[in-house]
Amino acid sequence: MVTSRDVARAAGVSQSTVSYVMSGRRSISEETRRRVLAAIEELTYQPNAGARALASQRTQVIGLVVRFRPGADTTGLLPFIETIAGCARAEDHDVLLVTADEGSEGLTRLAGRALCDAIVMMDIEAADPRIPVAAALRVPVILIGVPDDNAGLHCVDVDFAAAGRLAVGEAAAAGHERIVVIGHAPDVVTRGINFVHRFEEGAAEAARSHGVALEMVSPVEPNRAGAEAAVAEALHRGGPRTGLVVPNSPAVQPVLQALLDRRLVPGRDVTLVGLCTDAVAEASTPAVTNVSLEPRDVSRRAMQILFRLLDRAAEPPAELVELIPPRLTRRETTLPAP
Amino acid sequence: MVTSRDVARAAGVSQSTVSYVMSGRRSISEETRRRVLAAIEELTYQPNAGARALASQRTQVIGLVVRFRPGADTTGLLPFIETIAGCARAEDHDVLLVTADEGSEGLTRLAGRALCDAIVMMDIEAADPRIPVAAALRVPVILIGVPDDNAGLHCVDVDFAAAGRLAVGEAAAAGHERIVVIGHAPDVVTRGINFVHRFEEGAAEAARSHGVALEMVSPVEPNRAGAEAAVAEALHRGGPRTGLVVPNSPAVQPVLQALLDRRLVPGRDVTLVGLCTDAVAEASTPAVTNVSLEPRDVSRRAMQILFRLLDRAAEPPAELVELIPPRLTRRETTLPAP
DNA sequence: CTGTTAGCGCGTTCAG
DNA sequence: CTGAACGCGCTAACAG
Repeated sequence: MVTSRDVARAAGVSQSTVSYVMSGRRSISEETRRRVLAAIEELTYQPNAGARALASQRTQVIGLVVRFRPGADTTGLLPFIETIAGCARAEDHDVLLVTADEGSEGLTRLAGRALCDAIVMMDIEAADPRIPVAAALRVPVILIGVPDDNAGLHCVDVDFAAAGRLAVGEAAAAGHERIVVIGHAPDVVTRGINFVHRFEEGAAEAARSHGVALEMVSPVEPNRAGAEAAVAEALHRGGPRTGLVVPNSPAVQPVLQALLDRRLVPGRDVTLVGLCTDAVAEASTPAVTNVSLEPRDVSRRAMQILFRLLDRAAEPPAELVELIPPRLTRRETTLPAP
Repeated sequence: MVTSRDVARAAGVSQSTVSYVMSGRRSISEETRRRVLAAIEELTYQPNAGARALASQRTQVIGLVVRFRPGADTTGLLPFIETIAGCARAEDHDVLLVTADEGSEGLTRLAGRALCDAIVMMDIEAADPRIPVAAALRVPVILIGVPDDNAGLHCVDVDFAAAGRLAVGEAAAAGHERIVVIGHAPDVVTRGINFVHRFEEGAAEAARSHGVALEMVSPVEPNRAGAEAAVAEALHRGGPRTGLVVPNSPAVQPVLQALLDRRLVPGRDVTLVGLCTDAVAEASTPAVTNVSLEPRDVSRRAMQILFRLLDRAAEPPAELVELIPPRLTRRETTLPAP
């Protein structure tokens, strides 16, 4: 292992000078600076992370707590992880992965052992028992998702109420006087994720202001059978001129299929608005009008806030809860306006 | 922050005794041992990771290098990550995530900065430029995937040749005298992933030994249009009594749909064998006869080997390349034997 | 502008 | 069986 002392020797300076050249925390003459950098290059020196962490009290590591839901909608997880890792690297930080099945213990370990400088937590439940633990840690924490009580922690999430308003507004504008929301998956509902309720509130508000009837079929298993049953129920209740809103991303495709099976072509006979990523919306035939969740925007904003919290100079954002506005994209499953 | 000195003071022993109680590297009287453990509990002491790494030259961290393929078959990635994280925690290690777009630089950083004790690399290409770099690192590396030249590194992967033999064998046993492989995705082919070739060799071998004709439609985009085109091509060439083998996991569902669109029911009119996880195979209607990739088994084995390499006492496995046998599960898309 | 020095918290050798 | 003392490699305060 090559140390900063080796570099110092090679450059004919003291070890601390090497340190200062790397950190730039004090001015160095151009001449010595070049010699040190040359020696670093020559010896391919890299600072020892443990020693640096011990001396500086900073690990340059972000802890990321993720839930690998068993068999469920894990597809949506990767864009988050990817974006978080990218943002971390952009600030010369690394990402330490902790699975949520460790529970609060994972959090106390991350902070207690000084494994990381800050923590990102995903999959926040309404009454998440980890929240009070997270709030008591000596490192900043940011939540992706909004619990009932954020205990003073910063949160970022999609504005699901706005998503509900957008989706129902789109169906109403297409002339539907009756709109059915084909609801979330059973595990999401039972786990008590807040966005279910927030979406429904937004949907209800839009229905009121547009003067249309709103019904709900929930929960819905995101598979063929579940979608088939839900569509049957929705059409039974509302008749063929019903507009459908599907806030359950993996159910979008099966619902589409169930409609086609009944010779109902979305965009010709019925309006279908999905709550899903643009990629999912574009992948199906016909392409689904969707309200996008923008996981990358959410993650990016979360990391921005996190690094702001890590920067002792910068002021942290005043608002604890930030809701990212979703975006509606009209594709082929919206009925032409009447 | 509470240190081991604080614990020592509270327990009325020296700091080194605390260290020995924790590591168990020398015998401690039951009495002092209890006092120390009580103090640890009392103060909720946790060892500082940086200090420990510095003193012990071990970080208790596994570096994991993953590729987030843009938009492609990322679903399959999570079981790997999940299993690797789980295995690491079972040995009191954590996982540091590095994205493959950092290339070789990510590897040298992991090792050079002493960020981890060992590295797992996924998505290995046939002529992966990172292999020689990885082989020169001062930490053990295990590859999930097999490159053309492993440069002395341990590799674990599914036995894709066996998978090819199983899949074609199944279709042949169902009475098909003509079998078409609906091939891999374009990006997989162009990226030069070894398993494409290995699968095809196994398929060819089984075709020979069963005396059936084998053809290939490749590459195939894993979406509706790609599957439709591929099925058209396959049936055009081979006629309706063609058996289909789909080694491209995300294409299985679209191919199934394309067949149904033509009123060809797999299991009644034609045999369809997919190369995909059991979850994917069971999710579709009808459930697809599949050769399972068992990502969890592969990951688990990789971690076993990695910890063996980290254990200076243990002998590393003699075989550098380990191929995990896949498993065929007959479901509803196999024609009854003639 | 640079060198010297004192820790950071823990693992481990050496005395006892 | 236990304690004192040293050093891991680096940062940062202090001294010139």
